[in-house]
Amino acid sequence: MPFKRPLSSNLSMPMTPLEELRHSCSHVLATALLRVFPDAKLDIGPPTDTGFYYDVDLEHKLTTDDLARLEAEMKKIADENQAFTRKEVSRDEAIAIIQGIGQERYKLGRLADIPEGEKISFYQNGEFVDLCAGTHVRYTSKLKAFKLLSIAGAYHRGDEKNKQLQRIYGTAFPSKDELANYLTQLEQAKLRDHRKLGRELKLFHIDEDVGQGLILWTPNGAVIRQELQTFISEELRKQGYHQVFTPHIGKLELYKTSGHFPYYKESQFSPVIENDSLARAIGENCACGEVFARLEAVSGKLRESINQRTGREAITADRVRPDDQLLDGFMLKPMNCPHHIKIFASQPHSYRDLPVRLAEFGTVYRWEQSGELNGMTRVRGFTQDDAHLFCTEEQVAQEVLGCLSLVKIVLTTLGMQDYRVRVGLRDPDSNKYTGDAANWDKAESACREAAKTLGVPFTEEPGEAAFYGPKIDFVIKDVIGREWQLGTVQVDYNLPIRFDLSYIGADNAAHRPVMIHRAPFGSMERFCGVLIEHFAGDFPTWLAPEQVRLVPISDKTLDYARGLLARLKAEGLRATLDEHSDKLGAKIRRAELDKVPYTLVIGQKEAEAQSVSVRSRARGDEGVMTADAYIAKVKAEIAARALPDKKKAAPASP
RNA sequence: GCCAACAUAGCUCAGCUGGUAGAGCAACGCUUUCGUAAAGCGUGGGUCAUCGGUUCAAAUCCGAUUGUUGGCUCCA
Repeated sequence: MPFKRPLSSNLSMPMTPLEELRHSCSHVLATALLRVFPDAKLDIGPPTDTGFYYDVDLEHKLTTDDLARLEAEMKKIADENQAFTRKEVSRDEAIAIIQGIGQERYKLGRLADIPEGEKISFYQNGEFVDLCAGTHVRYTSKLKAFKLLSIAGAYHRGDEKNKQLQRIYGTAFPSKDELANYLTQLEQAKLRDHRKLGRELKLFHIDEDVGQGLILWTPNGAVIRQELQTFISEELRKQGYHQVFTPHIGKLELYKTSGHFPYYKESQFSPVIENDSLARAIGENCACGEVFARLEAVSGKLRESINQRTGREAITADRVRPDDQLLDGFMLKPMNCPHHIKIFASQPHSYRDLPVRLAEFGTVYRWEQSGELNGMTRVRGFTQDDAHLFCTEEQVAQEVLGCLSLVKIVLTTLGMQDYRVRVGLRDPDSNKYTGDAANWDKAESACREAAKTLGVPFTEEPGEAAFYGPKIDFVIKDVIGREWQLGTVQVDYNLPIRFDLSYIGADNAAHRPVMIHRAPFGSMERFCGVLIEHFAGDFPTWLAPEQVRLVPISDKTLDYARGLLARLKAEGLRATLDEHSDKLGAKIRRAELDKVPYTLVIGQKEAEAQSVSVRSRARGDEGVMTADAYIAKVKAEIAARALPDKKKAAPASP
């Protein structure tokens, strides 16, 4: 859950009334916790965007039954109508109070976080005292509508090296109605979860035997992906991109040159070692550790050239091995850039050629932690709608702008208006970045300027940059409020140096191009996952796996329906015919549950008049029209990539 | 990877404290030929995630493994 406030008790901003309410709930939760479990050691309990939590260190493993107990105790505390009182104390007094209540384990550390000179305050309600800057409601009776939701593990201070505490999540609202509203909203949201819809609408499948986080696109999902790819390919042609294809693997040396191996090996699949090389290593009795060391080793020549070009100790001496000790292998590509770079470098370029824009729906593989995998939105193999632009320094700002406008076209066409833009800048305190500071400054300001032109609010986020350059990310929320990064535009001054890229300028001298990485969808998998939730499975006709369902009223009109089906298919429409011997109502119901945009009802009247009775999923019964008129209408709708009309009132629950 | 919960038919789920598996929907067959969200009857389908243990007996208890879910950490 996103939590934007600083976690220290030093809150620079005053709390909103809702945050105050929720934070007060945290304290009441802590009060209840200590009543039920007197040995609980408390950490912190802030409000969040959607509620509140309290982190607690407790021998007893909390269960959902405990949640009910705690909630009942919280209700009692609210009924006791305890007053929240504030007391400011000196640091020594604070230590004494914390020791007095036996909460030294975490609270002393939290106290130490408060800078010298800041006020130190405690809040008390009933018997419970907590180090806290506030603020709070005046009385616990103000807390009328709260609910404990879940228990989760959370590392103390968010550091996986620390002890994992138990976090109790809850939410609270000013009124019972608002709380009930929120809870039904949560239920509603679950109905459009892409994992649920993906199964129901047969869009994708993840199979245990194939592997975690590996998406199998079933026929219906494949249609959506294919339509999206066609759509974006059209836009790319308009904007002067060239389509390329590259393989799924590349030699380790390639990634040693780019710097992605071994520095990011934690998030990569292990290298694939050739049979011969492996046999040789085994023949030399290499232990496992030695095999890995040889895989990671580089030649003196590579080290020298990279270090010279980057002007720093990019590859340290200890990684160098004599050539006969280098073990070669292949990597499943974790990104497409090196392959595209090699295409660019395969021929000389004049400044007149630039920008060179190479695009590919490129599949990449990343070793994500198992706990992070999530349906289509976090996977281990995915296809980026990737492109790399090679341009001059002067063209950077213009090209970044072009990339942003592409992202905007995509999101507008799909009706996705609710997104935020994040400009990722480097963390000034970190040294993980490559490339020199002057170039970084230039790239960062180009991104900032481009983002300003979008007309959408954006935030600058230090530390969010890629290791090779600053970036602009488009972030969209899923149905349960989790944020996912989709489109991205990243400036890169680093890889052109590492790969020694050049072009010939007007001055007849070699110059270094700048690279821009960009992917408007981000990945087809994540984008489709978010898209399923965005449309709740009700795809616009151009994307719908099945666009038209023919529903004959009885077998008597089957022949006409079959002829019509053949015609619709010949017109390029994705149509099917329901040949079940059910009543009309049942066939309509089935088409609605399958979320087919158009159902054509065909009875005697229609067969005689060569017409169809059109039922739109979005707009209901649209009456009878000739088959010709219908075909023209739906083809126009598809060609325009029209969005579905406003939903009619929800039907009786299925 | 960590904490916790969960895993029974294609799907949604029942099966209490151990006595060898059940419903609805879906599928298939027959009857019905129907005008805008569910016609009737019948049939088939499960090594209860996997492996091991306890027991006369395990879907049920215990352990491991795999996977899923919610968080945490991570995301070039």
